[in-house]
Amino acid sequence: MSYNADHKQKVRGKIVESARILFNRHGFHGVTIDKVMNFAGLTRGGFYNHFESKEMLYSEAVSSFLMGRGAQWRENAGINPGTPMPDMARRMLTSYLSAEHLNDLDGQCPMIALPSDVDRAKPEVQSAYQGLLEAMVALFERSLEAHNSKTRQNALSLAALCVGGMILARTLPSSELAKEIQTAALATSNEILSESP
Amino acid sequence: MSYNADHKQKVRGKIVESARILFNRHGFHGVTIDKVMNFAGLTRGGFYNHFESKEMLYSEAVSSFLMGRGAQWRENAGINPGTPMPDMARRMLTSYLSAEHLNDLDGQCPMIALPSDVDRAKPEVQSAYQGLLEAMVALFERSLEAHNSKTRQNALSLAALCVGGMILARTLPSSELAKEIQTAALATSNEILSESP
DNA sequence: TGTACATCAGTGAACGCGCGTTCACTGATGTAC
DNA sequence: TGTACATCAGTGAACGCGCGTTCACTGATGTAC
Repeated sequence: MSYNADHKQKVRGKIVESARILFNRHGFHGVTIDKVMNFAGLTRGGFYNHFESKEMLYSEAVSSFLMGRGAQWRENAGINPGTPMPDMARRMLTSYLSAEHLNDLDGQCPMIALPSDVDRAKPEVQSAYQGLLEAMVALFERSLEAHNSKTRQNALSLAALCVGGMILARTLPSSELAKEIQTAALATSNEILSESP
Repeated sequence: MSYNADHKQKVRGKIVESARILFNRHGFHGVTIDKVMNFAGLTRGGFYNHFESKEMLYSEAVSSFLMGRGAQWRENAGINPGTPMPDMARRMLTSYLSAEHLNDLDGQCPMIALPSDVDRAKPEVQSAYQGLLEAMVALFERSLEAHNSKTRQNALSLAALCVGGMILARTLPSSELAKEIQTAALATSNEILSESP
């Protein structure tokens, strides 16, 4: 047989990661197969050795975030298995609603970068998106559980505040207003977090 | 001269309204000039008598919401010049974060329907989008002003909760989870509203 | 009131480009012996 | 260890379709007289 076993896996991974970055920057329609392959150091024609279609690549790019770049992101935020439960939510909020996250287009959470693309995409893509949200809500729930009865509602609202605040901040042309929204959302979500004794 | 004075205005308005509806349904890239013109009862070729480009139409469609369909929406929500200031925010929240609004794709606020399209669009489009947000925040501020010192922060956070909650609800394939988010965001935003004495 | 005319909104065919996808081919890799 | 061979990842040209945009033409409208 030609090439050793994991060669194809590695190349495939490189394509997905290139796609994730470019989709984050330019959205689904702003990215071509050609650009993705070039970004990954390959040429157009080979794409269909790895993926069935552009849509399938998109779906993989979205769901790759959680275990790939997102894991690194969580590590930087101090969110890992050793983190005390009550600290997790606050660390998450602080990092998610930060200027760094807002400006890091390449590494940004796809929930911020891609909502209306996903809305009109195939079910696989939407499931990938929902997976990201569920992970975020679960993190909030686990972190809140100890000290709050309205856990579920608060977890969902925190997620909405995080994603909503950042989507708006990213989309607004006025960077002052963007900053203001991001800061306000952070302050309010911290209040929600401390709201119950 | 041919045709009376406001004929062109009327046709133009019809095109913008058709565009607004179709963009809401299918996003910027999912809509063609041909479809817009047919929806308005016209044919492709006439488009450039009225607009410079598809992008310009998009920008007009977004900003048309505030005075057009959005005005009707506010009227239904009981938000008008006669509404007592303190009631405005609550009425806004109740209508914005409602199942009706979630399911009304055609009449939905463009901030929900179009965020990532706008993110990559021309400045005109982004300004139109920002105009919608500013109107919403201003409404919250005016309504809160009487009884809260953290007015600005709360107004911005309420906007983020509204838009974020609805974007997520609209995008998620699970309608149970969608409903849950919409409800949680409504409950939390009402709490923010009543938080100060 | 009626007829000839000028205007320009609207028509629909055509253009041209970009991009997703396909395909015949190449050449690097690992295996057989 | 060295050579012939089979495989298949990767190449790049080509295909075909969709869509934004253009353009020569048509015909409905209102005006002049």
